[in-house]
Amino acid sequence: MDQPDKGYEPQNVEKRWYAFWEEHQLFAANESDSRPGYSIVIPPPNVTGVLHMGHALNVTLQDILCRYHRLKGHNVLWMPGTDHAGIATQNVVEKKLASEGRSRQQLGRENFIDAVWAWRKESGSAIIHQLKRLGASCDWARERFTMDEGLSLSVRKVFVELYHQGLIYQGDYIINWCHRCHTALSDLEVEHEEISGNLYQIRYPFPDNSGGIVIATTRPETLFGDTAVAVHPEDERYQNLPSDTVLLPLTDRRIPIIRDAFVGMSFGTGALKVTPAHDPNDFEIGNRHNLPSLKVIDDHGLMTDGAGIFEGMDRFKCREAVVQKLQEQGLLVGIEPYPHNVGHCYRCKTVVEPNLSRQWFVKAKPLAEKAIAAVQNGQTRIIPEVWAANYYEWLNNVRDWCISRQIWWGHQIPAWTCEACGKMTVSLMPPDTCASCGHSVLIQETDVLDTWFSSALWPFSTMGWPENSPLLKTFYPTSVLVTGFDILFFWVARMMMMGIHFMGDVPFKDVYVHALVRDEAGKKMSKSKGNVIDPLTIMDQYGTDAFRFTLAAFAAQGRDVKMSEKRVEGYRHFINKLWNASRFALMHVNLDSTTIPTGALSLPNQWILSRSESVIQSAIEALEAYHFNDAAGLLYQFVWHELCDWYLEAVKPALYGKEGDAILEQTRAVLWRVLKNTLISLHPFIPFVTEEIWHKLPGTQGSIMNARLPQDSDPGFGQFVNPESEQQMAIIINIITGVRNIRGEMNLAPSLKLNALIQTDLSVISDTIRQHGDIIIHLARLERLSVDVLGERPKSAATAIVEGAIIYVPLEGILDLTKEIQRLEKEIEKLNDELNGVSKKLNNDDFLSKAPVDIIEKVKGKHATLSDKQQHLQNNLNKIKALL
RNA sequence: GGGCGGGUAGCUCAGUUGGGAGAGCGUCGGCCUUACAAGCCGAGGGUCACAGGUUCAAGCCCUGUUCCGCCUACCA
Repeated sequence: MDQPDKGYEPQNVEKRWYAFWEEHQLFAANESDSRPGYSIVIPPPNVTGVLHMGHALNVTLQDILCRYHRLKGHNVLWMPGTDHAGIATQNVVEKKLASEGRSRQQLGRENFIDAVWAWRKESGSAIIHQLKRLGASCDWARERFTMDEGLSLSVRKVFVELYHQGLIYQGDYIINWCHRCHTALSDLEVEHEEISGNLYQIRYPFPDNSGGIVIATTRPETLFGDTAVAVHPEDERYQNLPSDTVLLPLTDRRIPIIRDAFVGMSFGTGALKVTPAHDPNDFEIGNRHNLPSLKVIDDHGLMTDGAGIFEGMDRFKCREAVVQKLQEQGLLVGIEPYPHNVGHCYRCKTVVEPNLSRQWFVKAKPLAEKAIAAVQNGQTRIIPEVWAANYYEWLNNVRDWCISRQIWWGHQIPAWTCEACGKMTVSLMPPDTCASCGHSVLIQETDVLDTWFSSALWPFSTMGWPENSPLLKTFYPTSVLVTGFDILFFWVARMMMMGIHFMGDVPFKDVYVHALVRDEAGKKMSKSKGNVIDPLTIMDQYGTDAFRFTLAAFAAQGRDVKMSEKRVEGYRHFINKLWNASRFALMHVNLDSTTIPTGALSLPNQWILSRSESVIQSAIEALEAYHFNDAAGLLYQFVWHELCDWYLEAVKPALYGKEGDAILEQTRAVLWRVLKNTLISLHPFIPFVTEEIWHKLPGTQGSIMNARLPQDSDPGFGQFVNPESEQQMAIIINIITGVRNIRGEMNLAPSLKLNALIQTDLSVISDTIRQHGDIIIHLARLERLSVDVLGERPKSAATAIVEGAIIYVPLEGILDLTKEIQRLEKEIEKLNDELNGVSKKLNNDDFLSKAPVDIIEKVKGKHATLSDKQQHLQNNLNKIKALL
């Protein structure tokens, strides 16, 4: 057998096994298979994206689930792909063109689209390679892209159907406009951020230039678009006005004074300027009062001719100019600093402009109702459940979804306007003639659809819809969607709406919502803050398995995960520990170790089999409940602190042949079995190192990915769970720890062999010691061990009390009496504190009469043990003091 | 403005029906014990944010206060 490296070196191991898995098509789903199906669609990363911590966590959790279900023998589909990220991708390619001194306008629409495809071919799948570095076991042969032929067909189909069902409409409304990206944005794509602006008070004089009404605004430059001034109908200050119109400053226009209950009487002067074309509220007011809408800011953020002498000026420059002009004319009544929230484009951070324009919308309410019901009636579970509240909250207040974007990269809206009659034809394929008049000159809508519109179809569009494909039959609805809460509305809610509407069934049975990864200080990682930790660097440095295990351990945390390299380092040590434990095991097991010989098992062998089986059982339960951190923690604890710390140390004499051939063979076989099952259980978390060890383990065949969880492959699994051996081992561990404690506290060299006397009146303890004392002698480094009933204490002995027994370590001539007294006093003090708490309960009549019997018994038992312990210690302390 | 989450060891965080406060890292002391110094053995460390309440019993349930964070929103 080749001797594995002394320390685990992940680099080439990872590359080698990933290539092996792909080559043997171990990630492939089978679309016509009778095994139970399990499916996940990946949240498609932006094609422009590079792997960040959020992807890493998200993908690792999915990979754990997929690998786990394969080990259960399920037919797993993990559907991968990317989305076309309309605005982001267009920005990237435009920037690239700009660096070559070109613009998309110069290229024209068709050439520009070709340029985007060329870019995608060249650098668009970087993130896919990065996902592979993580070990993601996606079915790569099925990789999808939202702009692919099939997915584009789905998009058009959905658009056409929703349009004919009256759930998509076109209309003139106030939308959020980004001047930089030059497109409309949905409400969700606007990020609100507080900025320190000013509140300007401006006087709008009456027609005779006297007095007037003072309004308050943060945006004086929009006054050119004002078509009214509004006051509250019941505001006494404005009951008897000399005129029902005012003069609009800096113009020669007169606008009406209207009365609308929207206006807050207590804010500012109680008078509001109404600009229907540039403010959502004003738009509503305008509709109520039939006011005209006047656009004074164009699509590039420049003032229109409506702004008179300010035409062509940037909107923010214009603000300053207007303020100055008003001041000159004595119409500026006041300025005060006023912090307020302003919407910014989520892609480029430009201040968005509420803008009146013609856009396409999805009528969300009817779709939302079904999406709400599906979660309420349990067709889809949201885990953890707290997120369901957010989901309901948003869907209950959902507003119509603006889906048209004035960019080129994306799914062009399948609507054509007839040149002759001006009517619209909406159809799956380009129509030859107008549906209304039969004319043949038709012009297609230039807008494209929001990228999220196509993402909303992802769970079924990737599986071949609108055809009723075998893939859909086998794998829809998907088993679970794993995602961060930041796209619960953007994506999850919309997939629910579309899935239910078009498939007649929810897109996923479970939604597992995980945390967001932040930096060590809890700040969102961002390039501008410079606090980004690159997952690829982490993987280079610590290995992918260590990184994945860290992420799994993080998964339980509520809303944030604070990433720290220290944690990853700690888990790298764990990987190394597993590696070295395996290395040790591989020195001893062989092809004959694959079955446990008949005959009585030694205590350590009974114990580790028992522990192994119950831990695996618990880890499986944890995974089924999406408690990734619990599963990871259980296995970590088992491997390090049971298998390595106790079992391997306890059976070394057996493995070195000191307990005879029978025990040697038996121990080898138990070690083989436990290691094998541990590797399989850990494989979903740390696939590379487990595969590497698997191939070195005698008696295994092929990839660990083809193995089965012991629970599913071994009908006798669970037979070794054995509380009695666990109890016996606990006794032994307690005694060894007691002796070690004395050794440590008394500063006795580990090489110094000691004698120990255990006194106990409990037969379970004395029997265990008599039968298995060799383990204690070995691990506590004893010369001699004896057992007796409680009685005289040896002279000059250090003492430790464990449950049910006293340990004496005679230290004739070595014992430092002062030190021992300190030890005992400290111990007694600790016991007293505990004892006080317990006694208080037992002296309380209410407790005795009202608490359940089993609790009372427990507390009584506790009290007995503690006072016993305390008494023994006190006796010893007294005797030692007497020696002084 | 509305909603949600959090405050537990020096740090990062677990703690699932209320019933003996945990882990990892860090700290301190001792060890090159032939799988592992990326290791082994031992130790120390907490008024569970604060104040009330319910209960025999509260980190956990209720009320209030305070601090932090997130989401959402049309008061100019």
